[in-house]
Amino acid sequence: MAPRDKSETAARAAPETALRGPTAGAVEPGKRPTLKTIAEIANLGVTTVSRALKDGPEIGEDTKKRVRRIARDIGYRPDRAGVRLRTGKTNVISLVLNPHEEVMGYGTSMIFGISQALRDTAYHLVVTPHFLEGDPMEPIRYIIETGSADGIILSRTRPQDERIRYLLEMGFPFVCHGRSELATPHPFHDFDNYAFAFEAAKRLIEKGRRRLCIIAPPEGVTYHNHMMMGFERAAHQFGAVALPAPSINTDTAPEDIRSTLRQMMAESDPPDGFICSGDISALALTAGLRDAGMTPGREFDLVAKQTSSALDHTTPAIDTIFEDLTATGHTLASLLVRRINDEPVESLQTVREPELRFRTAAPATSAPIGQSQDSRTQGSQPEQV
Amino acid sequence: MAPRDKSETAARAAPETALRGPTAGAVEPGKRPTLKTIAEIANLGVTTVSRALKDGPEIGEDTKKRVRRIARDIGYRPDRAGVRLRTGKTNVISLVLNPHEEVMGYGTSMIFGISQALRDTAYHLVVTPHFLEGDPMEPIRYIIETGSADGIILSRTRPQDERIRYLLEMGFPFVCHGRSELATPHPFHDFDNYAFAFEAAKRLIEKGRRRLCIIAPPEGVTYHNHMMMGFERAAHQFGAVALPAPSINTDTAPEDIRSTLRQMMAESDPPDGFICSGDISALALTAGLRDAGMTPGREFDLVAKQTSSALDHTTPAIDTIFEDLTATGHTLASLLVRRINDEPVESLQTVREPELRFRTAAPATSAPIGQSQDSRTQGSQPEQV
DNA sequence: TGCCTTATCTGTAACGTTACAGTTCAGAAG
DNA sequence: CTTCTGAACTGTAACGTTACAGATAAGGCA
Repeated sequence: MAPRDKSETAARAAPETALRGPTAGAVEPGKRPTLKTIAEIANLGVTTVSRALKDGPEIGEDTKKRVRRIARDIGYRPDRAGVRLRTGKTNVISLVLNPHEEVMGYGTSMIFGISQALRDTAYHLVVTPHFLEGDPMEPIRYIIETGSADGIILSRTRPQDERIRYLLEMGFPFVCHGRSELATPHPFHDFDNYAFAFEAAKRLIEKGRRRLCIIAPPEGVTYHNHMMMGFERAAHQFGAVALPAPSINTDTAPEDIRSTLRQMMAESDPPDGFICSGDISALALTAGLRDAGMTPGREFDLVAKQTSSALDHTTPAIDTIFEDLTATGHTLASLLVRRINDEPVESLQTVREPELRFRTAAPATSAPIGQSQDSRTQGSQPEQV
Repeated sequence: MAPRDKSETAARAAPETALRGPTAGAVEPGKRPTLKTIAEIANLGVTTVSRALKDGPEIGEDTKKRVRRIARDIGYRPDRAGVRLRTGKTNVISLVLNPHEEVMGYGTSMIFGISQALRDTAYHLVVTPHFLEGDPMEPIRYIIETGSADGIILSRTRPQDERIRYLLEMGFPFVCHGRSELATPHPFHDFDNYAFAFEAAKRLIEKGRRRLCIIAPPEGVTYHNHMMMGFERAAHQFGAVALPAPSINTDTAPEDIRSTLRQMMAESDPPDGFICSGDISALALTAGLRDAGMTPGREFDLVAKQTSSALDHTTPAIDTIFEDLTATGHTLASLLVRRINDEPVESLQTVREPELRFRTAAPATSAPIGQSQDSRTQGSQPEQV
């Protein structure tokens, strides 16, 4: 080992002239500064520098200050590959996107929320889509097997979700947008789709509609069940008819939703109130009814779930209930980071309440309906989770 | 060096029982297989295995086959951190998203296209948004300074784009969605916004509209200029009035677009034909005109740029021109990968043609308009690039 | 004086990969 | 028989980081 000069003046190597730009003080001009660069400037061992920047207890206060100062001056940034190789920590969050989510801003809104939450952490966001024809397990297995992330954000959660089961078994951190019905608790953030459907149905009934129909997410995802429960509960409680949903859901191609609804209205006793859980679906639905000569607010009413601004400017205005996907993304990312930091799962399960945006005229018939005063309480608790 | 058994039977260590699952043949049970794992099984040096998997010329054909077989059997996946540390290659593409792109499916559609193109490459997609209040250069500098990607996808390109200048100076691979006016050629993929505006204006004029107004992207981005040129060229060529655009653009909040248009229609000599380059903006525009008592197809006509399915189901149907953002994402990613592989820049500059989706009734007045036969040719060449 | 403790700092090894500079050996050339 | 050549393989070192097991010096204590 070559002995190093330990005198006080050695610290002079760190330039006092501030504001020369982040890379100005680097020892080798073209190269990125590393711990070694700092060590040489500070006349310290690489290990000491590493520990100092980590605020380790075995390093003197003065040394820490000096090292931090130099690191800042020369614009040191830890090399992710080095850290990852040594520690296994990737500092990556993986968002697994389903192909259905291509529609509208789902992904983008979520991504901005996630990015905001990760903004001043070391995490990068990697988007890992899986494709229609592929196995939903494939991206999950890939991430686990290659160790390419520290945590996963899932959506389109199912009651018995194979992905969740696998990740739980592996002890791998993840968070779901949506709930499962698995026995083992796990982190999630969910929109209260029970309350959404309940409030939507209630609104329609208050406006005098009695034959209600819902376009829900496809069977299989958990929130389909929640939404149907809220829908049927309100219909039952307030004395309306919950009509069997036709063979369409929010994944159905908009053209098919439109034509199906046109046909439906030609049959006897068609619905007069609709609930729709997707922006584009709601536009297609309205178009189908217009094809059949019907206008919202006249022959029928509609309450739609809104996640973008596409429904803000229909004429006539329609009632919507807003799900804030940007906030959802933010929450999901925060929960996941907390899960990675080993916070107890029980504190990582949250539900987002719907924001009512009722924009149509007040109900013409303000006839009192059933015992609605306890609806919010029940709406928020579709089940024990 | 410990001598190793070089006999033929050593290869037997690779299990003949296929289909035992990817990780079944690993030597150490819980650990990820590495080159060392393969080397031990194959009785070879780690270097040899590395070269064999890279199809290096100094390795025998039989050895290569054997190594590949073992790698497949035990489910070997190169460790990205190791490769990255040693070679500097990150195998990461970074998509820099602007906050304006939160609106609608811009990001999501692009992301799916990009993912498709990267699907069977080693590249991962990292999304790096920058936030409204921040410097647009910040995410770029971060990526360069930390070496966290092999290439960057930019959007909202400006004529004198500082980001491009910087990346060119650094020699860092990137591709733009949109063109710049910088002297140094660089890879891009752009939608032909000149042709879009030209065709849209032509359509409106063919339908008898003479007072045209456009809601374009904000000044500053290059495609604002392209679009305005196409718009004004068509108006001039076919004898219509290109009205000064009010102080709104596609970034304006939809509510403001709506109220501005309502007011505008109350003034004397209002426009009777509109071009709108955003989905949501078009909905807000239509709403504003409806507020003023006007119906599309009657008091005015509209041609909108469509990038989602939100405009598919308006009633009455409106004319749109489609920009396929998923295909755009695919193209951008392909171009970027080719740029990273050092293909000449000249072959990495492409323009996507608009897809006309005119859905309204044929023009009532089929009066012949100016010399329209050369419009396509001119439309595709807004400038020398 | 010697020994122990504490505070502070240190080098070595390892993570998985690949560039590079060998090494080995069979067979051809002299 | 020796020497050379080339094919096929090998070990070593390095990328930047951190866990771990020292090392050093100052001071306390007997």
